[in-house]
Amino acid sequence: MTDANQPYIVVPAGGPQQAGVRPDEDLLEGLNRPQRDAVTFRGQALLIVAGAGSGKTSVLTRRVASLLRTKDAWPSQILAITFTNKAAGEMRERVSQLIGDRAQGMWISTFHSACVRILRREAEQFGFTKSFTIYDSGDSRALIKRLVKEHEADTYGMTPSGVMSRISKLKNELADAESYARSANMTDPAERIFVELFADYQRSLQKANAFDFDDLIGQVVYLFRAFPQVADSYRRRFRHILVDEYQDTNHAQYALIRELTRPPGSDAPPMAGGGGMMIFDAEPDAEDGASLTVVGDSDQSIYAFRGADIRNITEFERDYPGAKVVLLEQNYRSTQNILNAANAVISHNFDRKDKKLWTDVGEGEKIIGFTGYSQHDEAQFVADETEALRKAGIDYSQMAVFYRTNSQSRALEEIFIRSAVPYKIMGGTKFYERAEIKDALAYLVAVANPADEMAVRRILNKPRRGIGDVTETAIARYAADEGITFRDALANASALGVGPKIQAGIAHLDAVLAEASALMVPSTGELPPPTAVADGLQLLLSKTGYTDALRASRDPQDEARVENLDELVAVAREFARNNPEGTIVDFLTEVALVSDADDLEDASGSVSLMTMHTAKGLEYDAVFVTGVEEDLIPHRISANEPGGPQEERRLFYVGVTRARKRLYLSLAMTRAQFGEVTVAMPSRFLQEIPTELMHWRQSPGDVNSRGGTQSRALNARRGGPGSSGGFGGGGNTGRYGADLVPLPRRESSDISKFANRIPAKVRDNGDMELGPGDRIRHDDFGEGKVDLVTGEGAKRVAHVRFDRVGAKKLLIKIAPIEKL
DNA sequence: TTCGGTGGATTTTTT
DNA sequence: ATCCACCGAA
Repeated sequence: MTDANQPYIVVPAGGPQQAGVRPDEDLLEGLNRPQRDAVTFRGQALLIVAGAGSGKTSVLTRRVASLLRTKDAWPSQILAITFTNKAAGEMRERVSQLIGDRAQGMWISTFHSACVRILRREAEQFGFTKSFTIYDSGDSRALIKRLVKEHEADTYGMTPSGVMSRISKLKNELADAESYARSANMTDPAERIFVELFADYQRSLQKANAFDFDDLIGQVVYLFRAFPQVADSYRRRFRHILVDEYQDTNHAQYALIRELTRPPGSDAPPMAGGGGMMIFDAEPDAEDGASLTVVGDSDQSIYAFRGADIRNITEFERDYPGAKVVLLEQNYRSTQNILNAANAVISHNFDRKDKKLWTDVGEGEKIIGFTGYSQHDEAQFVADETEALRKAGIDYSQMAVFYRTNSQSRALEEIFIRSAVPYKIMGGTKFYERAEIKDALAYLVAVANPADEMAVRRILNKPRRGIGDVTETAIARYAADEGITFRDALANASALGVGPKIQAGIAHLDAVLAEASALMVPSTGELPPPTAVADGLQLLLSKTGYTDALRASRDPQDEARVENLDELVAVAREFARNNPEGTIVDFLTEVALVSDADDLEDASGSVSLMTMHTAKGLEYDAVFVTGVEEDLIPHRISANEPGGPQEERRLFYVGVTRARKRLYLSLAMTRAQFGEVTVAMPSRFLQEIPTELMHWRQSPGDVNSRGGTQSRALNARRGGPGSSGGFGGGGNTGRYGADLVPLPRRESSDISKFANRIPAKVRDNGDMELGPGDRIRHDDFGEGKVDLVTGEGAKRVAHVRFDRVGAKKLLIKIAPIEKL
């Protein structure tokens, strides 16, 4: 870029700048024109449409730095929201690199962390205390499970997870039980039960002084709406709000941002009871709402399943009239071949603004395809290839393997261990979801928030104290009779009418909890020492006999559990070191909100394994996208949901665009699931990639034409990729193996190699006329009758009752159907 | 109350 | 294949 001398058409809000050098000139170095515009724009609303790899993070951090440098904002006036804690950490890091310590005082965090911060301050306003617990999805599920049982809702076919996801969806729409009940069909007994469950769940949370994940957002919105003066204090504080990954925000998050960007004082209702009206001297722009910057890419929206609403970004200009829009389309990450493939695939999504990524780094290598006989075979290919790449000078830490579902990681792990390839699984089975860790944390919660009955119940009989269902119920009854909490009931073991042994057990538990409380939450008002949390945790684990019980066990897994607990204590010590003032509540907040995916890249020296969802926002020199099969990507479950297959395509797009130099797409002909071997078909997405971009080491046709299905991954040792030039799929060549004579170069990228052909062209039934009563035939589901057609245009959805497989919803435009 | 066995369901993605 | 809920025996 050589346009550094072009005049900027920028009017800094903070007053006239000196002619000549801008104070943020150095921040613009190396940026292209649109990127500069995005950094320097000053105004109410800015939408940055940032394609994959277009330098979005760089732009965002520089924009923040620029706001500070030009004195358009104080650090405390900035609120930057990212999707993960990791992204927040990186952003903070990069901003301080640009402008130094002034980064202190900014709020850079996730939606959830920011909301917790607000809720902790304001909790007392609406019936919670500062030390509220945060329920993760496991906790919510446990609670809902209990309620489902109590309400005998299972007789209506309700499952805990079903109820949970419905509640979550509703909360994401800012609905509560009451508002839902108003629109629900309350003559349906199942609906009535559900409403009761929902209400009961919410009451339980309130009683436990707890918020679930969704509440963290939703309750802040309620808070702001119910207490305008509280909202105003945040509106006055945050003058610049920046939101990353805006395409993945849900309605509650959208509403939160709307609340925050309102002009202060704008929604003060007629003051009830003459409460002190706040008069502010007209600070220059006190009447304006905060300036809002959102960054996103609708092609990378992959969280609709959990309530993300793509319209938040597509309709941004309508929501914020006069918004400036900046498009970043130049890609600085990948080779043109990779981008062409990505563009080709994503262009199959209709109903999207056309956008083409481009780069000036050149074509690069072809995309390598490989088909294994089994998932192990596929994994062996990946392992061999990582080895070859490392020999070619690429560090393991610059390689990543993606898959659609977590369960696919197993085969990869097995083979990686066998092949001695160092790897790290990102965000898989979570450390904080292990039973022993949850137990330990429940002990801490019992101390920090005694109102949380769930936590106390959880630890009641861990380790074994002979307390079973009967005793638990007795405690609950006693607590209810006396009007005290479940926790306090423990202090009166003798009154419960249970055996002496059990009484002693309860009394002991109560004493240990009390001792830990004295240590971690001194009632004298003085601050506990920084080590209090770690010490208290250790005290709880040893004095309750928890660790001893594990050590005494014969189960070999229990040894690992003890190690995990040691690890947790170490985490607590580390926390104390980083936060000398940190309380037990702060610690619990951190572990509730920090996920393992946030572990900064201590993946040094190892290959990263993760789901495609986790991969969002990351990039690697070499990327393996595995399991590129129908029913996996696109996932089978998505097929029935309107918009599902398109979201899957975006997910695949996200995976592909993570690669800088080399991209591998692999699949297996057979895949074992539920212990059964099933035949897999190549994903339709493969056929959306122009054949000339790919080089198949072993195409689906190669594998199938030999009819071989035996897996040889576990004993075959192959030649490295160096010896495997271009094996053609002749049929008599044997397999890709060590003992083969390379055939004359013949690329097997021909689409005819696909053994299981799936329609290469995307169907377009856009103009099919369909109405209730029509009969149709579906390629997979057979014949059925249309009940109802909803939606408009490209989004028309047919609700069909199939003769064989029951009711399905189909997107008419693309479903493989014909009218009969 | 605990333990062990059996049968059934289970796997989409995550702050 | 693996995890969980449920059941009957100690």
